[in-house]
Amino acid sequence: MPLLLLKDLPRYECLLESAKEFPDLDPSAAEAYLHLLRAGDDAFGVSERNLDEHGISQGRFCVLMLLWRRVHPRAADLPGAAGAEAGPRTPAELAAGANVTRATMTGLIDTLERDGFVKREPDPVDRRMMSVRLTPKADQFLREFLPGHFRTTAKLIGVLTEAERKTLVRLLTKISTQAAAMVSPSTASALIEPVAHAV
Amino acid sequence: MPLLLLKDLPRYECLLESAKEFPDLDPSAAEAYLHLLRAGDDAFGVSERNLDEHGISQGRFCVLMLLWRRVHPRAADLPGAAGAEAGPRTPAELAAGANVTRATMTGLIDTLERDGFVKREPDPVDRRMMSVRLTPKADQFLREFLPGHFRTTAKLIGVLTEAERKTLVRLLTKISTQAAAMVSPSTASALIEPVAHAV
DNA sequence: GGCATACAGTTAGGCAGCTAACGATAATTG
DNA sequence: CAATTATCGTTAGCTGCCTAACTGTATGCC
Repeated sequence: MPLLLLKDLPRYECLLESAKEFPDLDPSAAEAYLHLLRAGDDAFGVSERNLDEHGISQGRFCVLMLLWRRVHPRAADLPGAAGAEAGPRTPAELAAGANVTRATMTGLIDTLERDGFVKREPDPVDRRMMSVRLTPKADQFLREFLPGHFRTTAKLIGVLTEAERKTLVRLLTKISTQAAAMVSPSTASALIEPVAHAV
Repeated sequence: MPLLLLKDLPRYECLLESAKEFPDLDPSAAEAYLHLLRAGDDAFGVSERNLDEHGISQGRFCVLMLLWRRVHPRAADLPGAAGAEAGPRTPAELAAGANVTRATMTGLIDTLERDGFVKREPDPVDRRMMSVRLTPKADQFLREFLPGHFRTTAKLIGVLTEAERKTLVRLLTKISTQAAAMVSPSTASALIEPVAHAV
């Protein structure tokens, strides 16, 4: 459970009362926001518990899955480009895929290599780069681990009907899109931003 | 952004194809699960960005809010008990409220005290305990910070209608409840568990 | 009353994020 | 071709999370 948060969310009446003191507080928005953080944390915790039992962390698992894509490319991953590379290979590509810095990826690869899950190899062409590859041990681990992981996920989401899942995905996508717009408003105004810099 | 995760979620067709290899993979469940983690992370990131600009971390903010409840108790917090204490006071209570270990809380209070936001005082009755209290500086900080924080939340959730918010909270609550049941199934079977141990 | 147990807070050590800076190498550009 | 610029991986040092073990204090049980 990585993100610490209030164990018990404030009740709606409490939010209503706080709104009297803080006019900027939108009770229904705050309620939805807090429930989102809590549910995300809960879901994360369920999967992390699964991973812990197998002695692997969320971060390491993420790296393994990115490399797994390379070993087992799906046709859907390569819609048009025929000879395109299937997945990330270098620490920099892995860092981009996992949304962490290169420095963090160095540490993750360090421990994964120490535990025998990946191997570093120097790139023969560009001598700045390294190639990271899964070992057979990692391949075997994933084949044993993933089914249970998928069952856990299915059990967690199993409380929702198919229609509810679609609705949930739709609403969450709206929020993610809005979050992206709030963090970097340049996404929509990519044509204007450079001008602003030029001026 | 605390929980690292795939930057780009796999597409639905890709999940469908993977399901051929892994029968335990429920594509719609996996899709909903991944979107939940991503949206939770996105929402978390938006608020964390807000906090960072004010030089305070999510964990510290959580502690301040727990202590704030004590300074400004709401009537809704005290439904029946008249003279009951309003909020957490000791490091152990704060740790329970923030869902972290006591050791972690020690570190958080250390830095908060160093920065002048809280003060430790020994408990006059039970000499094992400490009392943690907000300083006027923290009170002023929160009064200045919270309105912006609430506006950010309202803007993020603003993409949803009131009806959508209600739906979202309902679905997320279902998932959180299921997660709790999966992590500690003893909640419902507290009478059976001890027997199992006795045998 | 004396001793085992339980509990509060801290400390020590590990992992996983981050930023900033570095050396080595490649690419660009005058 | 030479020099600047950019990129790759790594290192060092920070924060914040964890577990395990420790000290001091209260409590419970003969």
